Amino acid sequence: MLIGEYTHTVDDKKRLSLPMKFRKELGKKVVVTPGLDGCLFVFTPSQWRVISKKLSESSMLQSDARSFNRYMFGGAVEVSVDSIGRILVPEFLRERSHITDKVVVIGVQDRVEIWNEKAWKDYKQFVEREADTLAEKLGSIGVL
Amino acid sequence: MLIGEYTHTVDDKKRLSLPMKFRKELGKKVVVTPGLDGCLFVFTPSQWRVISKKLSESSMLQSDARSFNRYMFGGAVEVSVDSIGRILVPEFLRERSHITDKVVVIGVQDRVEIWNEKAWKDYKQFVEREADTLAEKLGSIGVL
DNA sequence: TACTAGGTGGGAAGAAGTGGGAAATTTCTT
DNA sequence: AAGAAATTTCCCACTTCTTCCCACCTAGTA
Repeated sequence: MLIGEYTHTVDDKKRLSLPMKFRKELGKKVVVTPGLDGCLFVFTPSQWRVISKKLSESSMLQSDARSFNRYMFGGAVEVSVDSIGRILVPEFLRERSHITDKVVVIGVQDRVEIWNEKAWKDYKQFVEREADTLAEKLGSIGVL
Repeated sequence: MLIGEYTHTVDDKKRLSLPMKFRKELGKKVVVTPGLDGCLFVFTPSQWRVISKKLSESSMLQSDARSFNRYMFGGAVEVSVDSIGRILVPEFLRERSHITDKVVVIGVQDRVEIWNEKAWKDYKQFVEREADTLAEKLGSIGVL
């Protein structure tokens, strides 16, 4: 299980260290995709296979399914982890998630998320303020 | 699986490099067809057989199926990949998809799409604005 | 204070994208 | 039908970006 929050930097060569604690679980290759709320997702190849299978069950002839598949498949990249645990995030994904130098890497159960540091702070603040309201919503649908 | 986004140029001789990561899967010959939403599709010969079979199963009695088939079959061309991974896109296909010099090549699962650079940027921006809707779709098919 | 572990940075070798030239094939004209 | 011209195809070369490896630095710990 991937948990925890780590602040790392992207160096001049656009390399990003994965937190030590995540490396064993992530393995030597990972798949980076556009995420939600402005972050990037990082999956292990096997998890990505599960997700892509679900995605592929939609028809090419439907316009919303097409755009959705383009978004996810076109935005996904398999990158290899170098000998000391770093990955190279392609430019088009960095742009999309506004990743510059300071990023926050978070473990969320079975995936890793990469956030722009400021975006993450704002988001976290927002969530903390709304925590009570969110808890009530979750409660009302039977989560907690 | 074909994934990722690559920006390439069409040179003066109208040659287009396929991204290195796609070459192995695409092989020595590919089929280029008019795509949807203003792009071109690139299939492997075997994938093209699957697609064309599906298309030909649609009823010839429906006028929209007929026109769509004319659109796809009439515009399809088999081209060979040269020794360093480039293809030659016929002029009538370049015109149709407004391909000039800067193009974006995207992997979408089992096909490759070729986009005019600007058209792709616009399209991507449009899709990204729909992120919330996309998130709900992800939930509804059980991805996240 | 010294040692270890993890994060950051840089240089060199290699690969990939782009461009150009020469040869071959086709087509048009005389 | 033959020659010339133009287009295509194959191959090679250059340049830029990537990738791999090694070194440093900082922080935490014994």
